Amino acid sequence: MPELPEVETVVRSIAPLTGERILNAEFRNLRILRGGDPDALAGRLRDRRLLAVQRYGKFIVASMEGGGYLTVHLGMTGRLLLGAAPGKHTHAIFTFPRATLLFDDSRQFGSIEFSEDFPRRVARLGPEPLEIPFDEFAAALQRHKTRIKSLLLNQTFVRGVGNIYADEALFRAGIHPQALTHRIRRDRARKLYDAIVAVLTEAIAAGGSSISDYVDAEGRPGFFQISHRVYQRTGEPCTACQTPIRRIVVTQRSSHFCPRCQRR
DNA sequence: ATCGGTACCTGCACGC
DNA sequence: TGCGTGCAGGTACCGA
Repeated sequence: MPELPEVETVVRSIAPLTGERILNAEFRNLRILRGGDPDALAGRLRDRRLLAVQRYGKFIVASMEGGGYLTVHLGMTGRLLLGAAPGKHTHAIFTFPRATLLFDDSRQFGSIEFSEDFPRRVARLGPEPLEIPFDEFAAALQRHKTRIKSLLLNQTFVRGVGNIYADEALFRAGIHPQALTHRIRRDRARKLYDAIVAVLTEAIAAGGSSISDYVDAEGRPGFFQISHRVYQRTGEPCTACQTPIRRIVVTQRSSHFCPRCQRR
């Protein structure tokens, strides 16, 4: 489900929990809980306040009173829900004085992890796409030798871009998903950089994309899917030239593009 | 050191 | 109604 704009929207919707104390934590599914005994972790979290909740790419990191970090990743279908009733796919329940926060995830690709130090896998991520300077972005394109779609999905390149926003940005920049990164010229790299910034900014403003079931912590869907020009629009006419949108597989992921606007 | 491919898991839409 | 297939916002890990 969630790429940078969706995770950003979720983080904003749980902002009221900042400074609040965890009265109880319950873990029902050990698959999503990384490295740690559920009861020990519940004990470690109990009566501690959330000092800050921040997004790093697609990761949500809460720094805890008394030290340590609670890291949440939503995977494909994960949700954080305030004031919802627990269900079949509820894997964790955090009780606060005035709210209950659930972690639901039908596919169980998401995760919750507690670490005393800042989480390693978050520290390893590349820069935020809305913060990286253009020169650094362009240099990284030259340094790698792979397909652009694959690099955009690589979280050590920039963090937070996923399949939807990679396809949408490539369309706006007029770049074929299989284009080799080191052969992209500077003017094209500039278009791509601008397209990534624009598409992410617009998507955040729209509350993200709700493809099948994404909602924020208050249960509100996003509406950026209305603005998708290629993602899951296979066969529909290109908004620029009417050519039918095509779907191909690049690095095991679907890629949607206009064969006329995005030549190799 | 970088890469591409595969595994992880459930649910849904589709054709038969 | 059921069954098989393919597809779905993700990352981690493996071997080349």
